[in-house]
Amino acid sequence: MTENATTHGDAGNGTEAVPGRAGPDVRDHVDHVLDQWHAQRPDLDVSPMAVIGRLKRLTLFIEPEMKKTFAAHGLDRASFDVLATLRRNGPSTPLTPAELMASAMVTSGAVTQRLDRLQSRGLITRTPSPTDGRVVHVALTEEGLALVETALPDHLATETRVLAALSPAEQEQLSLLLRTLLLGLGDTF
Amino acid sequence: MTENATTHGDAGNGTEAVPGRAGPDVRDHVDHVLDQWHAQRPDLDVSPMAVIGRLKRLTLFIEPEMKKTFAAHGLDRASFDVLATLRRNGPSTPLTPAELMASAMVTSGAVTQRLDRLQSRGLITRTPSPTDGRVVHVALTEEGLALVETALPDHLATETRVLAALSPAEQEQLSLLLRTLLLGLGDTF
DNA sequence: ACAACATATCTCACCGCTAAGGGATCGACT
DNA sequence: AGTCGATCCCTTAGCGGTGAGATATGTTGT
Repeated sequence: MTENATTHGDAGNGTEAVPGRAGPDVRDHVDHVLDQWHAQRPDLDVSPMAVIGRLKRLTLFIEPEMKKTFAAHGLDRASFDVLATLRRNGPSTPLTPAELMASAMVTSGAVTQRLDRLQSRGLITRTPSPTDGRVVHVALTEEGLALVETALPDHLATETRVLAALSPAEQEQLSLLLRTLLLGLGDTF
Repeated sequence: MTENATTHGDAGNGTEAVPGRAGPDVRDHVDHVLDQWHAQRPDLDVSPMAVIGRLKRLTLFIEPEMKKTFAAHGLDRASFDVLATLRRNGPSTPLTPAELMASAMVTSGAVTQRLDRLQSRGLITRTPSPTDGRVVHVALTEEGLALVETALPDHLATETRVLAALSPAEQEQLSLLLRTLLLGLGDTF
């Protein structure tokens, strides 16, 4: 059941069907890690590591790619995240720090810092709520809107490139599996 | 091809077959984000976000769970990572900082810090290589070995729990999809 | 009216990582 | 031998995050 990559039955399929896809004999870092565990602790079922190890490692590969794209527009991951959240919510509809905090899953302190940076660059405005003295309305400025509109296609191109090893159908499959995990962990909207 | 979660055809299947699995009408955070993009920018193909957004978000859910498990053993992610790498490599076979750096995909400065912390707690030893004056051999102490052996089952239990929403076959499927992405990004061993 | 609690934002100390660079050592080539 | 580039490990400054808590405002119940 938890058969791993070392015991692939070679189905004799040509691996040239998808250009750029490695053959079944090529092994990734996690394959090696699993082998080490099997050798050292054959009593343990380390199959969860096949998934979680690759999740972690994949984000380590992806993040620098994103970072490069953002840097080309004078941004970083955190700043783009705020700008994009405001943009997709409706470029003229303000959000509160609390909403941004929930959306990005970071602490309130992190949101404050992000907004400080963006505000000092003139990319967002912070306006006190007229109806609730505790609340602040965060909105995109003209410059902020223009910047996120410019960066967005580049960002999507980077994401597309990172996923290029999977067919559209496989990407959909992957997306659904991840969705099931998220729902299982309580990530309902 | 890039049909998204808003246009599910309800196949009328009972969702009670897998307990704990949410029905198809339940939507996660990324479903909502994709809806917002469709409404704001129907011209853009945001399907890569379905995958990458969920990858990012999943790690945000998983990491605190891991953190709790490690904290219960007086550890953190980074320290456990080093101890586990040494353990699975063979508990008496030393590794160099350069090897730990490649395995963890962090910079040399991060490795130095990690080793400083572990060494000051007596969990590892740093020994100058007898054959190469530049190299240091990092090895587990008795205490380090004992600690990682104790923490490992707990860590695996946490990983298993996080993945519980997927059947073993689905976990295998997910693992292979992630592996294909990693190989596409050059993560060969 | 007032107390008690809840909520929203911000502040501050600390943590782990990156990026850039420094010093030491090794290997290859003249 | 001597030099030059590569490699290894460490140092430092800065960045973005967390966690705890301060402050101000809103809400509820008596």
